[in-house]
Amino acid sequence: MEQGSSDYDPGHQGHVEQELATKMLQIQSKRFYLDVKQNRRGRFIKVAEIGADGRRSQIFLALSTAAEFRDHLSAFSEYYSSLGPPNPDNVPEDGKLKSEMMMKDNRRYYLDLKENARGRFLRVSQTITRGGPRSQVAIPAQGMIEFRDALTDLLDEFTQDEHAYKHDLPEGNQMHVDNKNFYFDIGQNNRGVYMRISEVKTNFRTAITLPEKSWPRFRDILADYCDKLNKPPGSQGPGGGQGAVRGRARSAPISRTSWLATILNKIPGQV
DNA sequence: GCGGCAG
Repeated sequence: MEQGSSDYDPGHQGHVEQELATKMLQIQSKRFYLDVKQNRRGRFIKVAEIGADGRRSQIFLALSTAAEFRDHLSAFSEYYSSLGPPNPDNVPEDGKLKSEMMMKDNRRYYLDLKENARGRFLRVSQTITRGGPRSQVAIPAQGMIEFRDALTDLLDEFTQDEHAYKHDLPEGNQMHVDNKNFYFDIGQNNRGVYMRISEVKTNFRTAITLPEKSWPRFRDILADYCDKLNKPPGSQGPGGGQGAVRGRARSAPISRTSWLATILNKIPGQV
């Protein structure tokens, strides 16, 4: 909503970046936007600061880093509230009252509680290489708790289901038929749970992806065909269909291709 | 009604 269309990639594959949640905080003269976003590489949090003059700066945090940051915020605000009033006679070195550092992959985050003529604030800066480009935001110290609470809300919402799934997903499966293997793999993405069925031969591989909600219909269609092939037309009871070969010969018009086409046409959409 | 140099 702030910078709108740069997140949108109309010519290509639609949304490159999705916004999953957002919170806005007004802290003194500044506004902060905490956004949970997602792109093809995963989820992350964007913290954007908008100054009173409209200047904006932003940093990005992996969810794990955001959780670490949240914990540091508690410690920083605790320390801050234990502080006496600023003493002009006793200025700390470089104005740094307390510092922490976080690392994630090749990113470094420096957290400094600092103080200047305007007051105390937490500076959060992000760099990749030492001395290289950096981006940073500065949170007025009085707002650290509010900031931490907003971050906690977002993390509670988006880290718990990260852990919740995976364990619930069923195991994959496989079977061997004649000279081919079939693999049943269960996966999950932002659009839900799916099953990928791969047919694998020595120099051939193909697969279809079935959204979870379509499984019952696939099952019913397959079950239907199993019944049809095992029951010669005219015999009603379950006892009549012992010979699959005879059954197939008699119930004529199910060719292999129409069988496949029937199933494929029922796939509502790709996951 | 701000406004924040540096590992």
